[in-house]
Amino acid sequence: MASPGEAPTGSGKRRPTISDVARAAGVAKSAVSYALNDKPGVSKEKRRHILAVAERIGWQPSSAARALMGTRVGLMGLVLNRPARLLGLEPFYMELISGMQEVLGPLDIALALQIVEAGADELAVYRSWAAKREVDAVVVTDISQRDPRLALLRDLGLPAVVLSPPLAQADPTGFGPPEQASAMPWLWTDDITGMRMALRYLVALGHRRIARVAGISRYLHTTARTTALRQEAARLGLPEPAILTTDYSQEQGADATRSLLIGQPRPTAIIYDNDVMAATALQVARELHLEVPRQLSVIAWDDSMIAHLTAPKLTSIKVDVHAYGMRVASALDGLAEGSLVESGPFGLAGLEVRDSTGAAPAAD
Amino acid sequence: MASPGEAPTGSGKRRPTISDVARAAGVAKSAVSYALNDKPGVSKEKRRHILAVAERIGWQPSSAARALMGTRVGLMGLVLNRPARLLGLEPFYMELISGMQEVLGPLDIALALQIVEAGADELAVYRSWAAKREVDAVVVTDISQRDPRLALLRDLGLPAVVLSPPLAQADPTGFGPPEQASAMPWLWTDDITGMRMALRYLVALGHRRIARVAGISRYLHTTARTTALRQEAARLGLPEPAILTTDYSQEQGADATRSLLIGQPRPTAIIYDNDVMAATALQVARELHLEVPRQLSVIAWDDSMIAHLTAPKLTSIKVDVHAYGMRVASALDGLAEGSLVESGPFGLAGLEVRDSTGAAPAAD
DNA sequence: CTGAAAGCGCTTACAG
DNA sequence: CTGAAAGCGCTTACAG
Repeated sequence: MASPGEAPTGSGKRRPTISDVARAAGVAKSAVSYALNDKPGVSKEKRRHILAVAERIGWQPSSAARALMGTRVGLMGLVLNRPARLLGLEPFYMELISGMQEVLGPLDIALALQIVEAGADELAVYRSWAAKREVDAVVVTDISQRDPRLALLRDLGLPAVVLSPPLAQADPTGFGPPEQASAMPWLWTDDITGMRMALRYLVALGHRRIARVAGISRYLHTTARTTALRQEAARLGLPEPAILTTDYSQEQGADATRSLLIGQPRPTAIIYDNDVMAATALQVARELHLEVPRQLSVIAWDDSMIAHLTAPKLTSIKVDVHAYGMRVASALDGLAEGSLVESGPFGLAGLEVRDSTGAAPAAD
Repeated sequence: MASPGEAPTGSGKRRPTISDVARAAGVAKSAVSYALNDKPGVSKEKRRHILAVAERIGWQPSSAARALMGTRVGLMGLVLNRPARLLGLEPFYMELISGMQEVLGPLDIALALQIVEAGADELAVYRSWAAKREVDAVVVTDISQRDPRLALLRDLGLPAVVLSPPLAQADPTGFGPPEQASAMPWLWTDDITGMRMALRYLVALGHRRIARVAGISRYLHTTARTTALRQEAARLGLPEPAILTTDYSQEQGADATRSLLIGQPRPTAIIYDNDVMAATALQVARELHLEVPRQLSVIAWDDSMIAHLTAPKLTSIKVDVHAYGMRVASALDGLAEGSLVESGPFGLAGLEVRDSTGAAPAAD
């Protein structure tokens, strides 16, 4: 047993290279390379033999050498630009990442994760990654109008999966989702269906004054949800819904809830953009002596485990984030392979009904 | 504006190499390399000139070429081996990662994150990373007795930061924390203090029958907390505390709570190993018509935002995970630099008192 | 202090 | 199908 204070030595054994494989197999280096990469130029038996020898002597590809040749690196990039304290509680990203890993892991691809404090830092990370060929592709989230990252990534030639709804209106981003497969496909969850289901459910329960506490307003997915709410409310003949925007935090969620609940006329139901703010809303309601769901119905979004931890448990719009992550990973892999990938919505949102929603109060 | 269906081309411009810098600066390639790496062999003015030229023509190091030379790669590895659905809610890892990034980001070091389903997969990842020189160092969490990962990492010569208390007893792991700085330092949060504070606080409130719902029993940090509880309970003259172990999930947390609360004698206070299970305990108490804190006091661990979302809000043992992450990152950077790093405890645990704890019920 | 040269491990035309 | 050779971008002895 090595004495604990001793630095690991790397065992001293040199790792085998393709030259070693070639020597052991009695063939040329190039034959080994062809065999290992499944390229023409070697006979079936020779290929099998080479593979067996490589396996036997424990050859592993040098990702450094491969990267130098401009081939795939085996790393996908993800930059997160939300404050750490918000990320800590938003289960969304961890679930997205774990879904991605379910696909990337078996492919022996790791995720390079960077958390930054400012938009400029994020651009710098992309520049550096592109210049150093450090990742094969990246995934970009929280897209806003004319998002500068999209232009940069295009200019850098860094393949990217854009996680955002396309914004049905006349594509104000200028980089809107391509109709055909591209090296910068857009993928998004079906927020419109989620919003519609929530609204129709509330209306079926007799609610008419319905408000929304939204996330960061400049994100396209926030806009998409807002538009869906307005359109569906109009279609159902409801009064224009009050919509307040926040930064997704507990604090701003509580403030928005308070200002809605002390306003006139008071809404009988509020739809939130995440579970955290909806959970906080329950506390604000208690503080104002409003019973949930008797006097106020609350609908959350994401359906993370938080929705189960509150009292009452939260009715929540549900998205299968894990499966979404798997889809994103496949797209990344396709891009890294040099393929073009189709844009499109992902999955179906559902409504998970629990105890925070009920019939509208009689005295409307 | 490029047509959206068009693949990015990489702009066609070749990125500048040190040869380009050498030509532009009118010096030899080696001079450029020395200047860029702060090594002797160039005069002060020449060094400055070279740096300026490199900057001007936009030179960026090729991490691939550097990795090929055996120098630092600029990637640290983190493998997570807990089920995805648990990771999604445990804010611990996201906060740890964000703390690490606060240090690694400015150093231009990314985190390679892998989520695996089985211990064998985790070992395979380390083998592959070591063989391919893909990361500079790794961080290992959730250490158990005679953890096979520690032996493997040592054999692979992969520098590692071990996140675990050392287990005061005669080091049954065989790889226990070295007394001096090493290439495999142990870092741990001060769980003993946290446990002691919680227990003393409960005793001050008049509690004597105190139970604990622990996490996974084979982890050393679980053992450390259990030992701290037993010792402190004995010191305070309390009856032997009941201790149930779980997998940290809501389900098992609820089951353990139920079995404690329907047992005889019923504990008047329970200490949980994370916030999630403590939050679930509130629901179980409600289900059994027990009022918190009047009839049952609940203490959580981690003090994540979940502790604020419940009703009543949770009293929680607090650890500054973000700062812990920063410390871990510094250790990783030191190891990657080839330095040996000191083992030791990190920070001070505290007790964040909220509404889930109160005086012990009179009818004891 | 400088400059020419070899080499890290791999891939890929190229001539046989 | 095979084998010798050049080259990816960098680092590092080595002789001047």
